[in-house]
Amino acid sequence: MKAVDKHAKIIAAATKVFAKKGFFNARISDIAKEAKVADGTIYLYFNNKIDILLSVFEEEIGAIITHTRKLLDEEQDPRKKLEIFIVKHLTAMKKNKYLAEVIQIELRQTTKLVKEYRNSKFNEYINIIAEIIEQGQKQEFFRQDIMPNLAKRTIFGALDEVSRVWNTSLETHYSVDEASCQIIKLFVSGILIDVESSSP
Amino acid sequence: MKAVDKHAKIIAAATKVFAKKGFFNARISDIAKEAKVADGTIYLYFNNKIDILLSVFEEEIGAIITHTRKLLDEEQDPRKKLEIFIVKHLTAMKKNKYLAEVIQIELRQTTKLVKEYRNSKFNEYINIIAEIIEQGQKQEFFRQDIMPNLAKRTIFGALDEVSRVWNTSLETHYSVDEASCQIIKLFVSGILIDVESSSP
Amino acid sequence: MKAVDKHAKIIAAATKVFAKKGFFNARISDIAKEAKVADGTIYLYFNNKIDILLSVFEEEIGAIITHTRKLLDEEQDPRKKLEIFIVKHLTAMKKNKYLAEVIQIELRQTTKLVKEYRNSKFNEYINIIAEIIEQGQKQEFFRQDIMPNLAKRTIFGALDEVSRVWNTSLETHYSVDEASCQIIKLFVSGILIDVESSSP
Amino acid sequence: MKAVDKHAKIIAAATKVFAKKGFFNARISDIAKEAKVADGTIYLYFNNKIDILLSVFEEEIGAIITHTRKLLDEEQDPRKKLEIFIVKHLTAMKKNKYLAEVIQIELRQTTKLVKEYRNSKFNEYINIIAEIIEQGQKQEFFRQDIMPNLAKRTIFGALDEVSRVWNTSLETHYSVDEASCQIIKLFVSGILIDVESSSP
DNA sequence: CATGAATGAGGATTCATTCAT
DNA sequence: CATGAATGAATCCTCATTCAT
Repeated sequence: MKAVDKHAKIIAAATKVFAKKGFFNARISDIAKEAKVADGTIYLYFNNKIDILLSVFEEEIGAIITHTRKLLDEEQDPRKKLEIFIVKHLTAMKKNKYLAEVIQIELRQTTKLVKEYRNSKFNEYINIIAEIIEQGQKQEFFRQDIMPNLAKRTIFGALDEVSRVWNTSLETHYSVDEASCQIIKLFVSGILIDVESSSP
Repeated sequence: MKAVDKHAKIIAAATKVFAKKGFFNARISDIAKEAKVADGTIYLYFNNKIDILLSVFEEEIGAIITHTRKLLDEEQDPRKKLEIFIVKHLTAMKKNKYLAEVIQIELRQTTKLVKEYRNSKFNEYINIIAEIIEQGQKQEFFRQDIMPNLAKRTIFGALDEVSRVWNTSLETHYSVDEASCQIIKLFVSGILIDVESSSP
Repeated sequence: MKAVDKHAKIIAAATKVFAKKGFFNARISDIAKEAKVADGTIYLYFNNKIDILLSVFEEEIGAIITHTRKLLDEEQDPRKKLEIFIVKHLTAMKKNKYLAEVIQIELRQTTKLVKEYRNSKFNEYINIIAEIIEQGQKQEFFRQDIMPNLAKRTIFGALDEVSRVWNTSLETHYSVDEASCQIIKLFVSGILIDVESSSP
Repeated sequence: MKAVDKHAKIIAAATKVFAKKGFFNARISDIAKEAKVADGTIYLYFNNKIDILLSVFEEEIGAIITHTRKLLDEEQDPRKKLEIFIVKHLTAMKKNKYLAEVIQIELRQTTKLVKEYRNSKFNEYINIIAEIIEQGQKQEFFRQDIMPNLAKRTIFGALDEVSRVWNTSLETHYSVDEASCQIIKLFVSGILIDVESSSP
């Protein structure tokens, strides 16, 4: 087996274990067992436990960013782009629930664990939303009085919380379509400059 | 000192310590020191570490619920009520950043720590949003095609993420007014049945 | 049991265990078992493993220094003082073989473990030899051409190596008297200004 | 490269690494890196880590023994022989500080690591001192009341401690000449039968 | 009720050694 | 012979929890 494969195997195992147990309750031996390697092997590929978490985060988010950008490049209309982002995010989270957990739960712990870490990938990801909004404002599809940096948080937070529920099984489970549709309705109709309503 | 006072002191200390260090990195002795009691004393008021966390959560959220309900009772218009909820939440989170952290971070850990715990208070809290929406739908201010249970997540998630940023100091700090105004715009204009736009 | 007692018990246990196994092969649990305390208890009194070693060293050497100084104060003649030092050192090492091992073996490891550590107690101890020599030179009992700082090393090294053998059981075991007598002969007759031999 | 060369390279590397870090803190990979071979290669030439240490010791001491004996064979007078031994030892230790460390530090650990090991080379080495003394006693240059086996320890211990300081850089650095001269004075004048003083 | 010294289970990490290539 | 990736046993240290005072 190549080094790349083992690295990937550990990442996958860690994603699963962190999601199931949370970072602190996850033992290195859990990850090792899940990845079918020895405990020590993990330290050939990662510096320490937190390094695994950050790697999981960076790599998985990185893959989503790449894929999302490709989808967005095929579309010009910012209104459609926003829809695509929302659908893509929810789809990705529904598909990889382990990842969803890691992003949601561990994202909030990271700050406490490594002060210097800046979540560059995460910022890159949510800035996609800001870019879409800015483009929409330039093309006068979106209201000028919306602040892109606040709106990106609002939208990401909404998506994040909705997909969180998918993992807790405490409530009615909505399909990706349902959820996307609802969230798009809430946001797009709001963010969109309503031409008709402004006319007399 | 009365038992009630000591209980309150420990809750306050725990809120502060959990917020600063996170649940797992917080030591019982940290909380004891902050509360100016002995380590062992804490176990006279709480069963174990997780019990402190849950108590913090329940009591602090409980206080917010009480206060929020009082504010909402003074208002009839569901559109105004939604605004009140949003402003109240952001104000509370800005005022007590420790609490904000605890709600945001620990909320997501809880599931992993105690399987049987159902976050009753948290559910009670976000169900306030659902109630407002349902009322608004009955009174035909809000669209009928919005699902209250999905919308409550969307709105809470948005508020939560926006207030999370206040504690990370990584970005421009918006005032409560700015943030409330923006979020209300995004949601209310979207959720509101736009009478004008539906007219010919 | 008072804290002082437990501290002392751990020091005694550590001395024994370090002597038997050496610092690196000694496990904290060995020391804990020997001291009849829990592993964790050790960390209430010492910061870490190396701290135990340094404490053992400082405290045991400290006691010897105190006792040696008391003995020396009762004597004026530097020739006698040197004898007293030699006898005292060998007696102490024969009595507490564990300590002898720790001084001899660990003294040499310490430098590698803690760069900043300066063995202040050890230096204080061997400087007693230098002081005796200087006094003897002032009173013209000892040769002026002897360098006290080199001689102190020579004498300590000799004593140290001789007492080392007592713990290895590889060779004929000399009594303290025999060894003292021999070493004194070698050194004192050499260091002493031989009045007769300089006379014609 | 021949096997002999690789063996020698590893010995040289191990000497350096053990001296710098001490036996326990030295990693096999450190030695491998220093010797520019793979970790596994070391196990083609040595059984295990302690075997390397013992080999280093035996081989380096062996070389010194050979050289020392050659020097001594060229001299008949035991008084001169003792001087030669002292100068030779200090010169060797000053030249190869790595070796000095290994002899001094590891000599004392060995007993704890391998019970059955008897340090044959080391004993051979210090027995040279005993032989010189015995010869000196036969030829009536040295006092009869000196016990050669105790004196050999005394002299070796003194030399060892003096050369130890050269590696710690904590004190004034004496030259080999200075140190030899001082130690010879201390011992030889003491061990020598003082003809004049015994005459009436 | 309050204390805080003592406990000891638990886990991240290291590194000597092996063995498939 | 040589390699170095992989192994997994071993251990220091932390900290939630207890209980004698």
